[in-house]
Amino acid sequence: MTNANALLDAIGERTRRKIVERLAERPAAVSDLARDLPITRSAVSQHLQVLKSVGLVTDRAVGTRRIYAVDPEALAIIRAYFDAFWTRSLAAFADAAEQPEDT
Amino acid sequence: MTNANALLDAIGERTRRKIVERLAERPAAVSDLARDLPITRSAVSQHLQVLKSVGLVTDRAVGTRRIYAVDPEALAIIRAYFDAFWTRSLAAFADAAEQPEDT
DNA sequence: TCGGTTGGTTAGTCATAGCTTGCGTTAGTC
DNA sequence: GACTAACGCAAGCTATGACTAACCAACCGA
Repeated sequence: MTNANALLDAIGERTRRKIVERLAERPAAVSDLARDLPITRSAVSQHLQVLKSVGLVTDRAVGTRRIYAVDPEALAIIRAYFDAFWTRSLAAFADAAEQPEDT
Repeated sequence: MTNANALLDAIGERTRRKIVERLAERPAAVSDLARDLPITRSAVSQHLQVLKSVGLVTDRAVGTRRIYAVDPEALAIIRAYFDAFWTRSLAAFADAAEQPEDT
């Protein structure tokens, strides 16, 4: 869906974040990922389904294997989100510094 | 702790994200936040504790109220994290485009 | 054709954490 | 000194979701 909220929900989970980080280095198959993680292939597969459903990763079949890769565009959306977020917080910080108190 | 992983764990939660977004506009007290959210003051307070423990928000006492504000530095860390993340994924994407297959 | 590999699916378990309720505390106000 | 408003804390409930185990399907090589 490439919606920032859904993307953040998905990548907010620690294990999923590790998976995406690993895929950002280079694309990999399910069993490759499971080898480095303390969870079963099934769990990895389920995480990948979540990541795929929000558009964070893409997959392509290569024989019996399935190669998963990060979609840079999805990361760009998250990047833009925090960019704007950070800018706003800076402005609010500056405002708060001027007006010692209000309300 | 201003550690990217802890920050992302904290901001990965939907309600907490809303709270931080609201605080990024301008600092607010617990009851102010609770007014706009479908949860109790207590729940908001608990979320703020989590956010505070990872350094995403700061608080200062003003009489009986407690004014919470976003720490722009924490958002900067997250921003930098996804910035690097995105860059890496772009590189991986370019690599994958060159080498059609490997392993 | 058959065994081995890979991976998606489903059912079911279990722990985590988000939330509410109730109480105690502190700081302003009359 | 009482009264109230604003929070934090602790206990307990509950639902969500992360995970495993078992099964099935597809593809490949001998």
